[in-house]
Amino acid sequence: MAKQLGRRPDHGAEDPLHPLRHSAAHVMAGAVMDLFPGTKLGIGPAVKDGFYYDLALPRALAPDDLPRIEERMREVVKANVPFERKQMSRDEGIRFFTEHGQDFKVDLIRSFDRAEGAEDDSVGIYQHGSFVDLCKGPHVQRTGDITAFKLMSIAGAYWRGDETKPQLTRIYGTVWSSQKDLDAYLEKLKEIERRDHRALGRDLELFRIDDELGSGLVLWLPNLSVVREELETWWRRVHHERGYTLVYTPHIAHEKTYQRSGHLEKYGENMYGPLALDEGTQNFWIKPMNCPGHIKVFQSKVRSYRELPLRIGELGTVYRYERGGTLHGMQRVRGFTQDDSHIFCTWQQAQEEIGKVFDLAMEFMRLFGYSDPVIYLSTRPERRLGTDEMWDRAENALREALGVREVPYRIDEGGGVFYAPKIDVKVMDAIGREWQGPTIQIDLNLPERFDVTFVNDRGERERAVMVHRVLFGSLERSVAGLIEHYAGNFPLWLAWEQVAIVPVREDGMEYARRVAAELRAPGIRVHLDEPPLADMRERIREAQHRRAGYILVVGAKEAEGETVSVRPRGAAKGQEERGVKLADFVTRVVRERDEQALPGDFKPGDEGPSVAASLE
RNA sequence: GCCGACGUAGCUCAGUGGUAGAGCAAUGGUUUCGUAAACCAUCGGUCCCGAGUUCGAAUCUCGGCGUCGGCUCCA
Repeated sequence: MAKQLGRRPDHGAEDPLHPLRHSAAHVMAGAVMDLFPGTKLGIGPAVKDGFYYDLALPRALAPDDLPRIEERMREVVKANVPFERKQMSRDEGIRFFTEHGQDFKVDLIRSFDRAEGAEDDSVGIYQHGSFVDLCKGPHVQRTGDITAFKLMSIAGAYWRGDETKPQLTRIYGTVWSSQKDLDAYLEKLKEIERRDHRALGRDLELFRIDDELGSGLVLWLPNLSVVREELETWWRRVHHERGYTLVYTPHIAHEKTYQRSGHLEKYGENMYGPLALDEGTQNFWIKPMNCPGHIKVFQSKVRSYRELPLRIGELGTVYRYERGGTLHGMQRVRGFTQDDSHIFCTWQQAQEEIGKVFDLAMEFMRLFGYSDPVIYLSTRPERRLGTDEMWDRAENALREALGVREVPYRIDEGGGVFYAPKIDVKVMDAIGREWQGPTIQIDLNLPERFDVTFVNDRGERERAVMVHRVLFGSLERSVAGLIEHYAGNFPLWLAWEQVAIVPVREDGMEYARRVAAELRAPGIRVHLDEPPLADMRERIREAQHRRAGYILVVGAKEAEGETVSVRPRGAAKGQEERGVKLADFVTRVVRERDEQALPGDFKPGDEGPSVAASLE
C-alpha cells in the first residue's frame, strides 16, 4: 500500500495552474477595486483548486455581489490586456503603496527585509490595465488566458492569519484551464455535498445534535449505533488478539490529577470544570484525555520489566470545550470517544512496539478501503519539553520502526507536539480527499510528571517509555468520515439493515417470516414490514432509501421453490436476481459479512480534479 | 472567539408591517398490487429566545443562542 505513494499529485508551488490561478486573483482584486473604490488589498495567492484575495472593503459583501464582480472580471478578461512586470526599489514601493492608501502592502514590504532578506533591495510589481499589485509572479501573459473561473464564497480571514490583527474579507474563486475542467470540478463539489455526513445523518437517521442538549454533543441514533457497536466489537477483538489489556477509567478526576499532568496549565481553556464538591473544598474536572487514567492503571502496582510491554487500551470518552465557530457536524464536537491506547515499555522495546502499531494502522486503513497512505514523521518543535537526548531517542525509535519496514515517509521538521514526536498516517478517501488517519506518539512528558517506572532486571526503578496511539482518533470524526467515504452505503458487516424482506402481498407473510428467521439465526439484521402493507414498489423504494444491503422480494413463486428474489443495493433498475435458493443466499450474506468485504457499490479512487478538502 | 450569511411544521422551503402556507414525513382509512413514489382524509408551528419600535411584528431595531461558509484552533 505504502508503495503507491508516488501517485499522489503534489500541489502548491509545483501546480502548473499556479500562474493562472494567481493571475485570476489579480483580476478579481482589480474588479473589486473598480466596483468598490477605496478597497485595500491584503494578499491574494493561488491555492489548491483556485485562489483567494483578502481585501478590506468599504462595506460588507453579500453573496449577490459575487456575480457583479464576476461580470467585471469577464470584461477584463475580454479586454485581454497584458500582465506587465516592473521593479521598484523598496523605498519607491513603500512610497507608491502609501500614496495609494494600500497599508497592507506597505506592511508587507516592510516585513520583507526581516523575513526573506531583501534580495536586491527591490520589489516586484505586476500591472494589468490600471491595477497594480505587489507581487513576485509569475503570471500568465494576458488576462484573456483566464477563461474558466467562478467565484465561490466570501469569508473572513485575519491579516497574516493573526487573531489580533484586523479581519479582512476573503473571496474564494476557482479557475481551470478549460471549461470542461471547471465543470468537472463543480460536479465534484456537488458529489461532496451529496456525501456530506450532516445531510446523510438526517436522511438516514444516523445522528442528531440537539441544541437544547448542547451544541457539539452527539446523539448516536439507532442506525449509526449499530455501526458503532460493530466497530467497537471488532476493535476489541483485534486488540485482544494483539495483546492489549482493555480498561475503563472514570470520566471525571480530581484537580490534583490535572495539575500533575499539566493539563490544567496547558489545556485548561479546553476543559469543563471545575465541579466543586464537598462545600467547594474539592474540585473535579471532566477528562479531556485518557492518558492520566491509563497511567494510574499502570501504577496500580509495582511493575516488573517482565510485564512489559503493557498495552493499555480504552474506548475512552472525553470532553473538550471547543470554540463555537469550530464545531462541524460529527467531525468537530465537544464530546467524543477516542480509541486510545498507551503502551508502556522499555526503550529497547519501543521501536518494535511502534512497528506493530504501524502495521495495525495499515490494516485498519486497508479494511475500510482507504488508499494511498502517506506517512509523516513529525520531529521536535522549537517550544518543547524534555532534553535533546530524550528527543533523539524518541525520534530514532519512530524513524527506525519505519526504516525496518522500508516505508517511504516524509519528515515534517518541527511538526511534533510540545511533548512528543509523532508518526501521522494520512489517507485518501473514495473521492480523493485526504484524511488524518492513525497517529503514534512517544510521550516525553507524562512519564516524568507522574514518575512512571518499572523494576528492571537489576532490581532498579527505571523510567517507562509511553507510546501513545489512536487508530480511529475519535469515533465521531472517523465515523463521519466513513459516512462520506461510503456515501452512506456501508459494508455489509457494518450496515444497520443488512437485508430487507418485501412480501409481495400479505398472503406472502408466512414465507417472509420464515426467510427472516433463517437469516436472523446466524445474526443477520433483517427488516420485515408487518401488515397492513403499503404498495410493494413503495416498500422497495423505502428499503433502498434505508440503504438495505439486500432487498428480497418474496411471494408465492418463491415460497414454492424455497427461493428469494435478490436486489443487491445499488443494482440498476431491473437487475434483480430471481430464483436464488434461500439457503444459498443465507450462506452468501453470512460470508460477505464475515469477510468484512467492501460493498459491491463502493468505487474508490474516483479520478477527477483534486478538491480542497483536507479534513483533520 | 472573530468576519459574513442564515434561523418559519420531523425534513426541504414559500411567505418583507394586518388572523401562518406547500411538498415530503407522520396518523387514520381505502387499495392486495411481482421489483424505485397508489388514492382520500387528518394531525402537526411560543415563525430560535428576550427586549424594543408600532394600533398591530414571522416581517423593523437591539441583545443573546444556534446553524452554515471561512479565519484561528484541533481528535
